[in-house]
Amino acid sequence: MATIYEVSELAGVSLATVSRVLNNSDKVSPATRAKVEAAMRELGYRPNTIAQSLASNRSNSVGVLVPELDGAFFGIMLSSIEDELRAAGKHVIFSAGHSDEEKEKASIEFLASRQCDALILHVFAVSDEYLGTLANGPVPIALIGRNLPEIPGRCFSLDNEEGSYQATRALVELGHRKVAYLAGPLWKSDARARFVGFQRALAESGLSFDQALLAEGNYQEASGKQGMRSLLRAGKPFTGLVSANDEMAIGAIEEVRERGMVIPDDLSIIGFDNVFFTRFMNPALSTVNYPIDVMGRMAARSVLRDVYGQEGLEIRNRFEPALVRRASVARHAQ
Amino acid sequence: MATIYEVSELAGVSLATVSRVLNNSDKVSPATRAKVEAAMRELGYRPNTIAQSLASNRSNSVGVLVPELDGAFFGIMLSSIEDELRAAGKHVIFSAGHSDEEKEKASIEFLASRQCDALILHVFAVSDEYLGTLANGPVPIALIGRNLPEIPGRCFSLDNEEGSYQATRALVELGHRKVAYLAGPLWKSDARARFVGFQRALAESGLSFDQALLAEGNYQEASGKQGMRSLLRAGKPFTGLVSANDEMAIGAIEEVRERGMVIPDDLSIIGFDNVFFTRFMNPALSTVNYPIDVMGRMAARSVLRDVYGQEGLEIRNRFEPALVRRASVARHAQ
DNA sequence: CTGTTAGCGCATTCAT
DNA sequence: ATGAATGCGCTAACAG
Repeated sequence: MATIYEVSELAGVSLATVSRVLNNSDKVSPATRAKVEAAMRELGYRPNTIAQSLASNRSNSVGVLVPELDGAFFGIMLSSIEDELRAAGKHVIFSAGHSDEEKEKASIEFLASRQCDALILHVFAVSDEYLGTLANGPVPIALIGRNLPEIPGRCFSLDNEEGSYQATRALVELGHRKVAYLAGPLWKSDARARFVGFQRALAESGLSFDQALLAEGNYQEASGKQGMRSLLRAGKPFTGLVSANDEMAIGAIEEVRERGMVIPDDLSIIGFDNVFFTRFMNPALSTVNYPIDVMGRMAARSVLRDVYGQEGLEIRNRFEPALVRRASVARHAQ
Repeated sequence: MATIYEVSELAGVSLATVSRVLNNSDKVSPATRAKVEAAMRELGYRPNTIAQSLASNRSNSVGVLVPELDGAFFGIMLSSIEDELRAAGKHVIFSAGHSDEEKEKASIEFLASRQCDALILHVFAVSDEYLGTLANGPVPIALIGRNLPEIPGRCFSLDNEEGSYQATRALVELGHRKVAYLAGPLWKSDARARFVGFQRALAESGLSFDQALLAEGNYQEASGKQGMRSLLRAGKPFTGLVSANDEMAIGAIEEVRERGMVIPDDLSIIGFDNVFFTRFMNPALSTVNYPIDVMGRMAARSVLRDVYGQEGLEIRNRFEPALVRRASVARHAQ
């Protein structure tokens, strides 16, 4: 690989001048600029980004940590982040945290040691305190799906409570009086918020919350199936189910089907997240839209703005969920 | 951030010795090693990977290029690659090629300029010639879903022809005599191979291929729907459909349903790839399993072996598809 | 086993 | 507007 040295030699200018046209900064006379560019072309010169980083103390790469690299939900986010950052010439390094505190921390260490200029994190297991000290450290962070008072401008979140509130209200308005809830892992803040929204909707509708109509899962399909089984076993009848996410709703549907029940005739179901395959289900799953793609994009923009000094970026921090009505819900004849 | 220099000073040893314990290479006396490690701990020392890369001419990062970062299929692959490489302390930089020649090339340039030690590519649009010269260049590449004679040891592929052969045979053995085919974009080698497998199965079963029972799509859902529409419009009756991938099968199913037809009673359908949500469909989609996760893992291992000198890795290059029978197919009463 | 000496390729003061 | 000099933090011979 040709170096800046060879370019400067071929162009008959100094090393510094080549560096200048490279960063097209300062004032370089059009003539010398042309000479240099010709030399670069002739040598097929590509700047060594590692050396650039060492010298400038900037890696031009941002680390992204998600719970899972596969899965329908985060892929969307990764995609929009990469898209936005790549357009700005920044590199993206991904890592998975697997919703485990130690792994999340290890991944963060991993990314930080990679001299990332910033980190975009979608984490659950790690504590607010940890994030707080991290935010006060040398490498700026942005948070998706979580709020940290220290960095309000770089937190991007959805009103989870409002989402399940809407979902629950929709069911109630369709005549459902007995509505069960399949909760996410309640140690996660978003799962708690979603559960609160469900309870609030019930209360506002004059319905009382029945502990027997609650099951807690871990956001995964299997736990949804199991949750539905325990709900059914409890023996308390219900005609509607709100699930804290789509995956668990799918598990619930499996269980329901195996018992010969029909959706939505025997049970109306609403999920949460609007992952893309909910459309493919039969019947299509009603759900609450979670604009994870634009949230990822916004997080990317916030680092473009705060870390790379880019200006004029349109950025929003708070997002509203929106109910997506599909065939998995039906009116309940009282 | 503390540097190696401060560590050496605090530990009372030379800079080189610190470097040695860092790379735990060579022979360092346990005593000095302990001193150095204590100093590192005390200073909270983290090696600067950028500087390491510059000095060693090795970035410890490998670039991965996939058609899409979202989507069910590639997420699995990204996940297993990251998993394998991360365990070896290597970083992964992802980029998306969007099945477009210019974008694929741009992404490759992008990754290469990032001083990746190796590239793992899942590309379609780029020509064999291009890949050939790339393979002869300075940065080693591994290929998934494609074969390049220059680097047989770093190509990982599935016998696509065999996959659709099996799918088609399965339908024929269930009594279907009129089987339609929803092809992928035939400029892609895998789409061609799958189509060939279909034709071979037909021929071996003594059935003739009918051009009116063929539609070509682009692997996306919408094109499957449209393909099915044109197939239906053609007016030639058929009782079975083999789709070149699952997404298009889903589109086809939508179209079929809108016309009031029932699966599998009126039409048996088999997809290809076994993306995870095929299980969630109703009826669950029969398909051909594509072990993209282990293929990704193998590609990662090949670079671990060839680029980083790791030994004793179990690596396989060729993979066999396997039919996954589910509810979307039924016997055809002759 | 440990220390010395050079760079890796580039950005960035300072001069001019 | 351009050039010379210095160092980013570390690895890698080469000595000793």
